[in-house]
Amino acid sequence: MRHVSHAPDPILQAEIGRYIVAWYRAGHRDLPWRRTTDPYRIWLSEAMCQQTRVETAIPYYERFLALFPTVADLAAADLDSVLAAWAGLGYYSRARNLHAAASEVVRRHAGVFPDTVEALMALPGIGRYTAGAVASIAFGRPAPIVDGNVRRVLCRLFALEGDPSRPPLDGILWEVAAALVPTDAPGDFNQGLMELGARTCAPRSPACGACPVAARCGALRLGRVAEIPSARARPPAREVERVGLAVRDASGALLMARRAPRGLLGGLWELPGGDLEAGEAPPEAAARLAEGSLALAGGALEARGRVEHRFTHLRMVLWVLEAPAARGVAPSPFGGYDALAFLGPPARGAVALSALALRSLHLLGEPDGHERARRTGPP
DNA sequence: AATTCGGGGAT
DNA sequence: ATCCCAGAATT
Repeated sequence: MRHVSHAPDPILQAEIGRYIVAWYRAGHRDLPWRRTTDPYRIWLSEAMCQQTRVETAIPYYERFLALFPTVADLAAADLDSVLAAWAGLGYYSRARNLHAAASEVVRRHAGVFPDTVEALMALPGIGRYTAGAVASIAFGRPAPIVDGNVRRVLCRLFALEGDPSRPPLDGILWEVAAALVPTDAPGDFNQGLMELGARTCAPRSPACGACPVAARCGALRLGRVAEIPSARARPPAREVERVGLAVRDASGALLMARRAPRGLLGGLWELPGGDLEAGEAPPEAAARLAEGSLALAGGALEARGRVEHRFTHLRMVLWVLEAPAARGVAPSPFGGYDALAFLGPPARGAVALSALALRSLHLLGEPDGHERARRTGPP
């Protein structure tokens, strides 16, 4: 039920804009990308922050810029090194698209970043949100943005009911955001909306007493702050079961496989393996892959344990089995892989390993393996 | 319009 | 355990 008028009157719009900008300028988090207007850096920060907490992204941002200081450096890098710098952040299509977009900026835009929403959205990985963020923050254009924070703030401010991440409310929010963004300070306004959502208008127990627009907040007036916005509907996580094979060369280096550069964990390296087929037990699947895909000579595989990993949309169980010897390993990739190589810990440090792969390495006692998440950011 | 993409921190 | 995070691409 959306009986509230969606377009606030112009006077109220201007008032809200001024309050948000003034509140933002009076004090905000000192984030590294707020010390620059370099569109490359703004773009990188926006890509890293997609579906990712700001605090998580910061160390990756610093390390990534140290490795690839300019868009030309990024375009010239190979995808393995870009993904290695991204490893642990998740949603790896962001890194693949970032790399592809850098090439386009260099090749098609002569290394100069496009400065309009339309041109920005033509680059891979840049959607409506990121285009608006770069256009407003780096170039001062009055483009609206709607992210998770803005959705929550605007839904509460105008008491909009429904699922804000889906039509029709999704479109309404873009209209409201476009009506609100001021022409004189679009970057500070947009960042102020996000800052407000992150620090004050929090999902649970918001600090309405510290909110600059609390006096205008429809949800607060109606006593429905806790109910607005409604939770996003999520399908139940599906179950996936895989086996991974530990195969060593004479030096003890593990055979690693690189997943094809699309889909789940695309471009990342892991223990070679595959999904269980219907009705198949882990040892059977491991034997099938060892003898068929890897052409390993006989010898029983030894179970080394299992690693369980939860993604947002799936729950994966990985059974790890070790081959006693590495005789007759096929050099050619199989299944969904596009490369195979024996990599010891030093070589693995130069490529991208998923959190799941790191946990499987930990299971094998490898020094670069991890039981849980790193707390200190990338290596 | 609905799914598919990671991973972790807060509650 | 559940929610959600400075979303975008694909189907």
